[in-house]
Amino acid sequence: MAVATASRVLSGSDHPVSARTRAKVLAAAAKLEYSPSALARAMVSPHSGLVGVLVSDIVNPYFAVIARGVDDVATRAGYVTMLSNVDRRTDTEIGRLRAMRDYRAAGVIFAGSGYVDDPRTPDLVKAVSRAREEGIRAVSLADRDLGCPTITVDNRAAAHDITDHLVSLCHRRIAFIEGPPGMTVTQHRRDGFLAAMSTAGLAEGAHCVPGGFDFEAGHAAAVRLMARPPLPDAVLAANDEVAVGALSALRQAGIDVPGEISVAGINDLRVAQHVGLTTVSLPLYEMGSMAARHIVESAQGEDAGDSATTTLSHRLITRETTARRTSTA
Amino acid sequence: MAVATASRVLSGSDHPVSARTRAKVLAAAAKLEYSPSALARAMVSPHSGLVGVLVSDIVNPYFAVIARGVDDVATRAGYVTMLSNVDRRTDTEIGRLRAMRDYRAAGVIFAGSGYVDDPRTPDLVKAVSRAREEGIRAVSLADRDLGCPTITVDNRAAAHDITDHLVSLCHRRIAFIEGPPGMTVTQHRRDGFLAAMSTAGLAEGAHCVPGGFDFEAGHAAAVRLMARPPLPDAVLAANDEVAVGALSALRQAGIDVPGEISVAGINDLRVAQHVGLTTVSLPLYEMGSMAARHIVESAQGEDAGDSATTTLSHRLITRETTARRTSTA
DNA sequence: CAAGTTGGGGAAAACGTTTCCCGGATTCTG
DNA sequence: CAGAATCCGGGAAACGTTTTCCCCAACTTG
Repeated sequence: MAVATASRVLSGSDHPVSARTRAKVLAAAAKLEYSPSALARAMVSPHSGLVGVLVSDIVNPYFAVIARGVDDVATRAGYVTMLSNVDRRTDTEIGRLRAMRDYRAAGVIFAGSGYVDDPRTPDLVKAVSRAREEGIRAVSLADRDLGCPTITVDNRAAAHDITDHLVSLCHRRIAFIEGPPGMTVTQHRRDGFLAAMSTAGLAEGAHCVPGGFDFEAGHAAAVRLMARPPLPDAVLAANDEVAVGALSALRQAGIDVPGEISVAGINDLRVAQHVGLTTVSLPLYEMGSMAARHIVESAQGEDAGDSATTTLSHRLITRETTARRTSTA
Repeated sequence: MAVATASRVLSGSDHPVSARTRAKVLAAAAKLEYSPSALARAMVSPHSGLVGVLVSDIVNPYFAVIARGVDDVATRAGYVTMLSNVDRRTDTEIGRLRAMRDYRAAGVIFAGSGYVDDPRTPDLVKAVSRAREEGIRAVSLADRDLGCPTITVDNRAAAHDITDHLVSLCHRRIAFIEGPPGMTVTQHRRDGFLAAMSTAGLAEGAHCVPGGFDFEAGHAAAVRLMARPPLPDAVLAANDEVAVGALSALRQAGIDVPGEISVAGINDLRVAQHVGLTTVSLPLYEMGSMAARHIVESAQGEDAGDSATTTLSHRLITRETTARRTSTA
């Protein structure tokens, strides 16, 4: 028996093999508990069967959900997921992309957003472009043009929609706790908030305060807000964690939410359900799974659409932290 | 120039190469933007430079923190992390282990706990043993003997300690919301609770109720508890999420925590800090990073201790959801 | 019965490294 | 100055697959 024969039956080639030989090979493979080396296989294949995902921090549930979406479809398709935390550093991103490129990943997914005017972004774009020339697929999952297919949501519209909701609840003076300074997603969400307020003729009532993306930022921002009366009618936070932080600070101070002030977030992570937070639901899992699906399908030759941008829809989720304004401030 | 020469200067061999030649190689490599194939390198190395981590669900922050610990040291050591979600299914675990074995991972880390009397565990143990024979290191991070080095905490002691704390606060009737039925960690934490209650002479006051590991389970358990008065003096939950769920149900029902009832959890995840939950802090990040360190060091030949079990210490964290009992029930 | 056809299987190349072995050139040593 | 030691660089094997090319045997058909 030659190795070629074994390979033919084990890897399901179209080259005909007699039933007898096939059985012999199968028996031998079973006895030896043989499992082909994915490495050697990768050497002769266009890719290694690895799918990479670059997240800012896997501990952040936002990214964990995306990663879960990626891994689920990757695994189902027979791939293995590679994960790297890049802490929002473009340099690190470039480095990890390179590492995954060295493994001839079928594709790499960029889950994180970037900074506006980041001087290193051009280098990343160049790195992505070179990786793609080598046959490594890339997908961006954020408001960031990496010169590759992008699957994202309209963060402006999301912020706009939830602001509209707050406005429809008769809130006139609304504070927006921003995300981390300089991030594209921060800008987009702020833009959406501001645009909605403007359109509602409430530009005067719009008040942006610096924040971040974590609980502490929301807590601190709310504390600062309370230190400088009058309190706004509502607080929109850049994301759910910030909203929960703000909520916590407000309630700690004895302020009734939503009685005296409404609070809303963006993302609809688990924590939002738990505290009954009004928010806008983003299809994070779908973004991850779609990105992975794009990669495995395109790796299978079924060339999916190229550098197109797919915008997934968001959905307003009203819960208990927002209510119609009743006070006559 | 021969490939061998290039390899020598690029991979830092001890074989001498003249400065002139070295410079030429370096220049050529720079011009070509050459980066060695990790795959080809893996073919001739004892391992591929990949480190695998098997988690139940990366969306669960418990595992996300572990994964983060793994990835941080793996990346620093020049490795790349592979991630797989196994949803607590031993079969899936076996399958993913096999996939990672096919990639000749330097090691695989089992982050999840198992079920008692799981009929498939012996198969997993066998699979681990075979993987180790092939030079693939394995580390277990839970109360589960996989025939490999184990880095874990003493869940019994953790539950015991926090129960002691509750008892020291004069709570006599304490309900314990259990983890998912059948899991080893569920059993251990329950054992610790029961033992502490017994030792305190409070066996009568110990009341175990079925639960799970998520917010909903805690919420539901608390609702059931309230439906069947009298309310216990305190509730200890199998983990933080359950505790937060219970907390939420209790407060929703207008019950004052910690005034009327104390609530405590286990794990000390971010959510525990946010709601001010008394809990016991588990060194999750350290478990992940230690496991990864064990793997990379042992892969470098510095043979770390073998199948020894390392037990990391936990720490009681008292916050605002527990207080001394004042009511005269 | 001869020639063509087809089914089945083997040999070898290719993927890109690292490392072992060897030979030529240079330098040191006696 | 001869021999030996040293220094450098090249050739080739090995890692484990898949795939292409080729060949042989058996069967079919005229």
